[in-house]
Amino acid sequence: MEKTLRRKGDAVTIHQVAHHAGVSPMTVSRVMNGNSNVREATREIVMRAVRELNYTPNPAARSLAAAQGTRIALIYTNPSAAYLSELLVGALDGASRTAAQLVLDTWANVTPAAERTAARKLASSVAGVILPPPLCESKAITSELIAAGIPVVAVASGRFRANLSCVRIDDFRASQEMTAHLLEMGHTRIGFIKGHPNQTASARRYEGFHAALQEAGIALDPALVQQGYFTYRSGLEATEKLLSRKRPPTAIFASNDDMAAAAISVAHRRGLDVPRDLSVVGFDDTPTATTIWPELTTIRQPIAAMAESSIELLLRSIRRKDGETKVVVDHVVAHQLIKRDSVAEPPKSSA
Amino acid sequence: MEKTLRRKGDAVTIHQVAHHAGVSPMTVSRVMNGNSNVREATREIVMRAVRELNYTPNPAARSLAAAQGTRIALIYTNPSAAYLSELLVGALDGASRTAAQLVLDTWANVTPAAERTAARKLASSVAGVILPPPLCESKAITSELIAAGIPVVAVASGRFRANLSCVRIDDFRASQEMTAHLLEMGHTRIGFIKGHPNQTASARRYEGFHAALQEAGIALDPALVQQGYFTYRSGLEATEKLLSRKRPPTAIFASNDDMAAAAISVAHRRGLDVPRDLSVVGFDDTPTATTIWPELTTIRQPIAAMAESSIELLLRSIRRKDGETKVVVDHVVAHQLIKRDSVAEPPKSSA
DNA sequence: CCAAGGAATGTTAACGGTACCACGACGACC
DNA sequence: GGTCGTCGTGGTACCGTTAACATTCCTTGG
Repeated sequence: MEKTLRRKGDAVTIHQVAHHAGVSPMTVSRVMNGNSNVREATREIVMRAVRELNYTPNPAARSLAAAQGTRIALIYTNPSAAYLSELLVGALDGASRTAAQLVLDTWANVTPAAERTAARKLASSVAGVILPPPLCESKAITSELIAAGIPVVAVASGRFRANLSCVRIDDFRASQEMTAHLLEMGHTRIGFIKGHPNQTASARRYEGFHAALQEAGIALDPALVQQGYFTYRSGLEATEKLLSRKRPPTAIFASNDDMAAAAISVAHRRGLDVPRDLSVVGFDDTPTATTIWPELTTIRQPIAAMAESSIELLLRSIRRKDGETKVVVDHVVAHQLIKRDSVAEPPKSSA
Repeated sequence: MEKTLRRKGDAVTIHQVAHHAGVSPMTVSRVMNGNSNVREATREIVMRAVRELNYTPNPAARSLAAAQGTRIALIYTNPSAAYLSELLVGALDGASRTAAQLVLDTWANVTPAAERTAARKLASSVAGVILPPPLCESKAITSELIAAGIPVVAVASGRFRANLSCVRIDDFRASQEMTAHLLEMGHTRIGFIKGHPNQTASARRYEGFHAALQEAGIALDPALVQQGYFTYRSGLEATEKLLSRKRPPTAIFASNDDMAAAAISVAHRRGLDVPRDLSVVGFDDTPTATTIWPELTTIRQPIAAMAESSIELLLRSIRRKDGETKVVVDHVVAHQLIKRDSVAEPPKSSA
């Protein structure tokens, strides 16, 4: 019937919007890209037409015309599966909403020596990079990428560094709040399992713990602080050490959920009930937190949302090439203390 | 210097390949799409040019011209995080290699009544769908999608169904092999924790277990078979029941790794050493298998590779519209029995 | 009141492919 | 032997968007 030449059918094009608004396609394009030099009145007319027709730019045409691939790389090493899957879900959601192409790569077995080369190679094939820890801590990688002129976002890094955009939570304050929660419940001997030393977030979390104790006027007992590496295994060992003491802690604050899960496992093996005999808290609110029993009190870090934000940040940075103004942002998102079943008041006997 | 009008620079185009090969771009296009009617000699000339120039079709241009979006949906409900992350990694790898656009959606809270509608809506917005369990078991969803004419691949389903392409392992045989392994080690009282009843793979795994026992001339004790639901929690309960018996099993075969992890946890809580007092095996080889201690003996199911295969399968099906020959394939990939530290000979005393 | 210049908008020509049709060559069939 | 398909290939026009340039409009200062 129709002159259905090649079009599939439904999609609204920029021409239809332009016609509807009584302007040229070019103007619509400018409005859509928030570019420049469009009179406010015109912009509004166009926006209304866009809304009425429910127009979405065709990503294929856009990237073809702009000759500006929107490939965004997400590089990971070997985070816990739970962490990775949330990261991926978020990134993928963001990518499909913004019509960016997400490419994945693992640098699990890239030696530090090879990092610069890998980064250079990466820079030539993508338009932006998302770096979760611990990669975002590597000066070699980030400086190489930035030198190549492609935007980089560090997601869930512990601190903000100049030149490097960053989407993260306030690890320090989160940790402080968690510690305060344990103190409120009556705990005074709190064991702490640190995170991997090569990640800035680890230090922040420890500092928050320290600060909260100090605020409560409690001296930090160095023997109650154990080094961990964010792995289940390291949590096992750290907990063993903590619980082998003459006066073991009544609560354990692990720097992530995996290590907290390990702490619970060790407690059980020793015949301790959680939370009656020992309270345990974690950090991140990964799926493990609700998989195990009892469910973990932990800090919710909205990884998926953070990954999505990162994509948006990158795209904005990639698409804006007019102003040439490199904007480096430090986007701190809200965390949340989630109380579940792994915390109780300390046992009377140990008071 | 050059007439660098708009091109970014590096990318090899179809025209360059055509020129190099001495044919028209159209012919190159036909070769690239394996379409039809190209003489063998010509095809080879083109392929050589492609290889020499290291040509990769520009996905944007392709999908723009073809007006054939290659959006592929991956729908999931609430699998374990480990499972999901592997699935995503594989799918994303496949998608970026083939320049398909992957979109993600969760139907965790879609009621069975709403499934048909959701499927219909989905069908109108994507060109292909990957369904992991348990969604691929739903007749309502699959039939609706197939009726809409879009290709569907069930990944990791337990059995092959007509009309529905499928990438999976042989659950029956894998389970049989695992059981045989336990028997070889000397176990005769083996507890089995079944998977979720709404997934065909669960039944297959149970049947394999059953068959192996039968082959060894051992009667199946129904009391040693507990229902589970693939969750950690259900594993906890099932194991409690198994270990509370007067003559508890000397080995437990859980239908997935999460439940096996739960089994180990219960064993530890009861003061049992794994594997000295109790052997435990799982299924899937998700990251949990190597996270916990002791590391699990399990069946490796190459989820990532399977997801990647699924994408390729879908794309081939989408891009081939000439022959109109719907091909439904049942792609069975190899599994692998991975022996780690959670299995030993049964304790002497229980012989 | 007019020239100059920037701001707002329109026009043209790609971006890299593929759908569609045309066309020559070749074999088959009546 | 001529007509008619079929096969293999080339030519052309577009897919929907944006870069680059052209044009119009308005402002502003002398």
